Amino acid sequence: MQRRIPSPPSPPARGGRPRSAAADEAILAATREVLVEAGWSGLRLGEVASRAGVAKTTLYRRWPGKSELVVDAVAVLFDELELPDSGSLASDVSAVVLQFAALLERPETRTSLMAVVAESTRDEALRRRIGSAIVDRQKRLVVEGRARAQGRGEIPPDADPVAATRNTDLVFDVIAGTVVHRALVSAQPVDADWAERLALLLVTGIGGTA
Amino acid sequence: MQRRIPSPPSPPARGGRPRSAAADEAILAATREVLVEAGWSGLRLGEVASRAGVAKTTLYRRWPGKSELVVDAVAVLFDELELPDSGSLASDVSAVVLQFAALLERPETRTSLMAVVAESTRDEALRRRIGSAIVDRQKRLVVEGRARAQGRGEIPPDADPVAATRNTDLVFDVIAGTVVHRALVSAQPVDADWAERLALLLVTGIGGTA
Amino acid sequence: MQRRIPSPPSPPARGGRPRSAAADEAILAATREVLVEAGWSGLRLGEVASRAGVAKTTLYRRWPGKSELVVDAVAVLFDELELPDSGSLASDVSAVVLQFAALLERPETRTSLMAVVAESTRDEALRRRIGSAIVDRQKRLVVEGRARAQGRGEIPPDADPVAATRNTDLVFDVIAGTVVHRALVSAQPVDADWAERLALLLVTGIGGTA
Amino acid sequence: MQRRIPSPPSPPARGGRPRSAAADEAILAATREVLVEAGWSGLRLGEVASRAGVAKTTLYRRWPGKSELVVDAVAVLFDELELPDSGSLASDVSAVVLQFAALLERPETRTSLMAVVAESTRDEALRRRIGSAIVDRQKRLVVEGRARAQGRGEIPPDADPVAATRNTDLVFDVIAGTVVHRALVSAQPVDADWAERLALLLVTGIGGTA
DNA sequence: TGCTAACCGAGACGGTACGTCCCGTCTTGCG
DNA sequence: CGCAAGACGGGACGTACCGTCTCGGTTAGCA
Repeated sequence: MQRRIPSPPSPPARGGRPRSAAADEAILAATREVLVEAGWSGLRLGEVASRAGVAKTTLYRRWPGKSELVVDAVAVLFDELELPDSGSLASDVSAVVLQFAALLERPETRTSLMAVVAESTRDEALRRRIGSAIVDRQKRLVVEGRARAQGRGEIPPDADPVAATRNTDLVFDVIAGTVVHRALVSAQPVDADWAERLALLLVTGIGGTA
Repeated sequence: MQRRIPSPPSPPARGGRPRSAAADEAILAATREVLVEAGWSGLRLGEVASRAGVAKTTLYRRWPGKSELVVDAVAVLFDELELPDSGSLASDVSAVVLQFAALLERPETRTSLMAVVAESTRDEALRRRIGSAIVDRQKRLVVEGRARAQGRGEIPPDADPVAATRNTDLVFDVIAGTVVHRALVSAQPVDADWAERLALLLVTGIGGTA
Repeated sequence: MQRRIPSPPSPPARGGRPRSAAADEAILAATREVLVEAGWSGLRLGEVASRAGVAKTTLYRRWPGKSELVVDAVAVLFDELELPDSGSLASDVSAVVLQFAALLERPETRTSLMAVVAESTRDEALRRRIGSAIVDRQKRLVVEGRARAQGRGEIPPDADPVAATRNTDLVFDVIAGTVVHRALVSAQPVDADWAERLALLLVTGIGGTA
Repeated sequence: MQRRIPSPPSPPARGGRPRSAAADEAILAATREVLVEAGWSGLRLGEVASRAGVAKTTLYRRWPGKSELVVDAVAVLFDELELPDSGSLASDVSAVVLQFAALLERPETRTSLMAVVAESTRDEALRRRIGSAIVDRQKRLVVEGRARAQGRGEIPPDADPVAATRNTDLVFDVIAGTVVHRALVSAQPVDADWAERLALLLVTGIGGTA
């Protein structure tokens, strides 16, 4: 598990009173709190500021808007995902699927993840922020899982680094996309049974259940 | 390809002037138009109404809000998806993936699909509307593809109807979720090469690319 | 006391189904009813129509708008004013003042009389309607009172008809205007004591109270 | 002639940006301007705000509604009334009557005075605002006129302060009410001749013209 | 220790869109 | 053809937030 500070874009800060560091965390915590209570579309930056004991201007000095603030507020939650070495590729997949689903059950993420993705379709800077703060950081799970599976001989080693990246990205899209779709679009439960069936599908292919 | 009328929730309308049927379609068309130009967050219902040549009240009489309107406006686009019989399961998958990706490239869907899903996480009625107007309707593609593959002997027949539904739902979540994630979250192109690699993964499993 | 039907401007009614006469009175009664409950600014013509068991179109076919409807609805109440012969000019004035004040205490008149007068400042037709339906009809009280006082020798006979009209109009403006101002602007009670003091002032002049 | 600032109900304003004082006057001036052009029922607060170069919210932050705004906008005009010492009670009355009538000829007052009075019949707070901002302030004219007449010996001195107030109020209701009724209800001109006849009536009583 | 620049809270500001309300008109089918 | 019913185009409402701006006051770091 990694540690990271979202670090809003602060200027070099040459003279004068420095920005309060405590305010940052108070704002992010207040953001998560309001997200839980009111959801994405009910998130008011004035309310966040007042809960954080901070003026609206202070908030706007550090984040350009709602989307960026929420990305930073939520990103840290994703760093809690871990890949246990459970002995087989299928059970590793199953385990990480269940963890990810649990994260998507939390109201902060459930209500805001798709919202910021939606915003990002018209905002390239936001898309990059999501990529670096959330998506790319979690590819480590796939990289690690593939390495272990290769070590066990469950899957062949990579032909070359390019193919390795391509395969990692593909598997990441499949796992993350499928879980999100199940949880948020189909709105069906992600339980151990479903996780195992997904893992089996990924390991053996559609026809492999025979 | 199916035909359907989204049919906003109209009361039985016993007496009085009947609702204009033309207004419905004009409103939905204007909605798509504004979505293309301004995106989800730039969609103003007043603007939609005025483009449709309709009063704002007429719009609100038929749809409770932005989300529901957009679901109905966009749903019809999904009915254009078709499953060509291309001779093999892998190429059927690849073909439908490319079609779905092309749909997600359209600005109307690209910008609004995730937005309504995000809203639906706090609005059960909206979630059901998305389910019935968009999601469930497209499962036909998976049902048909599986039937063909079974006919060809590529995959075993279903043990029982319950298992058939479960498998259909799983495969649908995998394909739709993966394409959405690739296109909107990872923001990488869905080209023929990627589509084939995804299809191969699904048919043969993670280890099968060796 | 007179009897009158306000008679909205009905066309000659040549062919077809004739207008329901009962509807007229139902509409006026409903208007008074809603005025009592909601006041002038809370008076909705749709509400009036529905209380009268009538369609909005029926109402608009008979009255051009809210102001005209209210004038007709309220005018009839003024016809209940009477001038008792109480033996002296001062007590006649006092009696009619109290009657008029009682009328202004009724919510229908209290809330709507000044409102239609206000509207009439920019609507000449409305002003004439108020004049003929309400104001001019009540000048009879002053005419009668003056005649009696002249009969008693309390005031001199009129020099000529022009002067008679001028004096009648002046006295009418003084009495009606003063009572309205006391009741609605100063918002002080019009009781017997005040009525007598006003009557005394009018009969003997400002200095006469000594 | 007095000076006064209508002073909308502003909170003590301890911290934060202070309210713009210039905005107040701009809003009141714009209100009078729109009243002249469109009248009471054509007065749109959005239009007032935009003419004042102010956001609608700024206006609503300071006045609760149309009626209160108009009272404050119009009140200042009444402060221009003056009581010239013309040598006799009758001519003093006549002079103030003509001034008051001239004020009622102005479109801003003509169209709005009765309207706010009508509103005030169902709004006690509004009634008090009218009382303190307009009515009570002008009683000074009667107080002054009575004092002069007493100085000249035209009317007897007051027996006691209570009687003085009662007489002042009565005379005020008579003069103001009569002029308003003549100008707005009867809709007849208030010229020098009529003013003198009214003054004579008040000084000598109904029978006194003999 | 005292200056000073950037910070801070509070909250008013111009602005935009909202969703509602009611207007007065029109379009139905029934009697 | 009048009528009840009710949808229609239209326009103003008063509210909610936005993101910016002005205040007076605080606080660190340099002199």
